[in-house]
Amino acid sequence: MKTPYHETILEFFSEHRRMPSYAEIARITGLNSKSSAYHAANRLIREGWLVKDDAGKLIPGPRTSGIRLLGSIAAGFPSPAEEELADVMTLDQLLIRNPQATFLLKVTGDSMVDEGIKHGDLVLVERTTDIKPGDIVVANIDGEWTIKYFRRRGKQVYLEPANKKYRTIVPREELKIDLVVKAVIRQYR
Amino acid sequence: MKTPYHETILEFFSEHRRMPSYAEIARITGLNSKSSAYHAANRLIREGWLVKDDAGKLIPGPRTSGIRLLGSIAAGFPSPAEEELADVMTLDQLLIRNPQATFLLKVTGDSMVDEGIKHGDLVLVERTTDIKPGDIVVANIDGEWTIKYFRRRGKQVYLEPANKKYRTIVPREELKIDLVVKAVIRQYR
DNA sequence: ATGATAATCGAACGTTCGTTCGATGTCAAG
DNA sequence: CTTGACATCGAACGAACGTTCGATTATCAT
Repeated sequence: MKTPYHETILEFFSEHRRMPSYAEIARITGLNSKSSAYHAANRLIREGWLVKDDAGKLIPGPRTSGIRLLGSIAAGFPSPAEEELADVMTLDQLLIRNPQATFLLKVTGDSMVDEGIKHGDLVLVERTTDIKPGDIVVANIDGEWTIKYFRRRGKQVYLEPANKKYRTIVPREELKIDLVVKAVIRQYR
Repeated sequence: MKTPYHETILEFFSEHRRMPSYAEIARITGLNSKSSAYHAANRLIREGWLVKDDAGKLIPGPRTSGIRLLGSIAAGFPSPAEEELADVMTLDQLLIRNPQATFLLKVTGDSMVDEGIKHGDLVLVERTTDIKPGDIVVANIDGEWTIKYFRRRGKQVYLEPANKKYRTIVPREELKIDLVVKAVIRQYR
């Protein structure tokens, strides 16, 4: 067989956002019977590519479906052979708590470069009322959208950039902020 | 009802990594019959929370399951009401091409700060043989793991940090690099 | 109160599901 | 060649599936 079954099956999963039934596994793998697909799937379960949940339904196994979260670079680095107990999870699981209130925005400008947020970066933004001083927020200040630190001195709140070229912004009108930056993502390739 | 059905259902999805059957929907929502669950699901489909794929199976709909990828900050910002045609996708779909060869590493040290990669950041690393000059790579150089630019002058390859405090590294022995940084992720809350 | 509209229920249907079984085919080791 | 381990197949099973139906109950503006 050209491509091992697990690749075909997991490709189906990422395309359809669900696992195939055994009939579908047979179809996409070229097997001619459900029971062949059934046995093939059991092999993949033994190998860790798939697992069955409490209800007996197939779901992606520990070898797939997520990212292996490994140790730090300086602390050493597991070899490809010894991929072991490493935490496996989805990036979404890692970064997103409230999917419905979460957005991805592209940053324009360099007002946060000293914080490591550069022009073109993506920021993962969550709509929430729980904004604390020190948070990085996306705010509509005097009719324009900006990304800044949220600061407070006494009763006065203001927005501070992470770039000496820019000035702190003290809002003249009321300041309504409900977007907090939960993560920054920069893609290289 | 306390929580709307779609929240309950999508919570099931993120916990179990699959959509519930109608019997399961009935159970987790408190409905007493499959057909109630069936009708409820159809309402959610009408509202965009769920969709059925070609095979009639439920999958998360455009209102959920992913992140709305919106325009740039400076270019304006859609209000919560007008969440429309925005691209919806999973962070994994956005960032990961080859799941099996992809890792997440925590960066220690500040040798890439000028590139906006700070101590404690997570780097999404893919194992590949296709390394080009200019890429940011994770390399084992003389027995130690580091993250640097991959450069080439003539036949000589070397590793360059993004921090003036550090020096360019010219490997004394052979340099085997197969880990390229595909993205940087920094979490704030 | 009244009627319209929508939500829920329980029963029933044909279909598909996961699973088991026995037969057949394939291949390498003895 | 024989043996055994394993992959594949087709048929069969009951269970669970998605869906439809008609009746009952809740919701709400009139």
